[in-house]
Amino acid sequence: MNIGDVASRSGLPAKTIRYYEDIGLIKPHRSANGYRCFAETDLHKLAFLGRARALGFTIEDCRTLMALYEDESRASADVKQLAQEHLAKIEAKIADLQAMRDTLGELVKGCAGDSRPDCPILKDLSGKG
Amino acid sequence: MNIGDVASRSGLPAKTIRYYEDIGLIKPHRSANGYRCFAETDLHKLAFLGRARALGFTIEDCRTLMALYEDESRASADVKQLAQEHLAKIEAKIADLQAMRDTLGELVKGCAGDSRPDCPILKDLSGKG
DNA sequence: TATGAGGGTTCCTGTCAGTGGAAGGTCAAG
DNA sequence: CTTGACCTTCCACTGACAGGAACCCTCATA
Repeated sequence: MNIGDVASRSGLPAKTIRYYEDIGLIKPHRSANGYRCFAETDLHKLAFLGRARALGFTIEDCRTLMALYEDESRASADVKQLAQEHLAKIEAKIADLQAMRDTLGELVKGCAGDSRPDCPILKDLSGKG
Repeated sequence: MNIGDVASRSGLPAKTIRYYEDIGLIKPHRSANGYRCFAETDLHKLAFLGRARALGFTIEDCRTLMALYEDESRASADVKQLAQEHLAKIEAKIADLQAMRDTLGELVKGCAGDSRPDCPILKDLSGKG
């Protein structure tokens, strides 16, 4: 398979696939003309990466997850720990964003949104005043 | 005031303050020795920026908000619209993260986390199979 | 007077995970 | 033979700073 084929089959942009090769996540062979030549296992790895990234794992996490996946003698505890740590980060980020949403929501609600200059949003940003 | 003073009084790192000057958000004067020389208004602007950034507004949003703040003839509708658009982005991000959290939470829950290799997390990432 | 500590300055590089684009090689169809 | 779709590499850019090098300024102390 050429890169265009794996791109459409994996759902990842060709640029991203080249990047993943660049950083050593995949190692496709090369055809005589220099084109990347992907096997089914490469496609499978890319799909794995795509799903892991969609769950918000960092590239380094993905590297670790792939290594665990390929290690038949892994302990599921290692996978679980990585996932739990990631989960905790996600939850922290959600909490941060919810706090922003709550504050901002209140401010927006209190703003007339008309042609006059008085605005509780700016008032708050300027230090309540 | 020197940069260290405004840093501690605004809560922003000196590096960030220099960066904000670099991109034109603030324009402190200079003393004879070349040091930045901050007035109270600069401090006030930095505090404004700090609060806007804490609410997740982008730097460009902050630029716009500062301009609106300084424009006595602004319409609060413009502020409100900016804030509402930002709010919508925050809510979208929260929804994304919640979807991740839900999926990942399920997977983590189903993982034994012991010394054996069987792992629903890896199974899911590899395409359910 | 020398020295050291603790400010300040600029400039360059790195972060993260790609994206955009230029310049050029390769291949199948018309 | 040419067109157009594909592929290649390489370089620059993103946002919002952080880290660090190399150097300057000021003050207190030995």
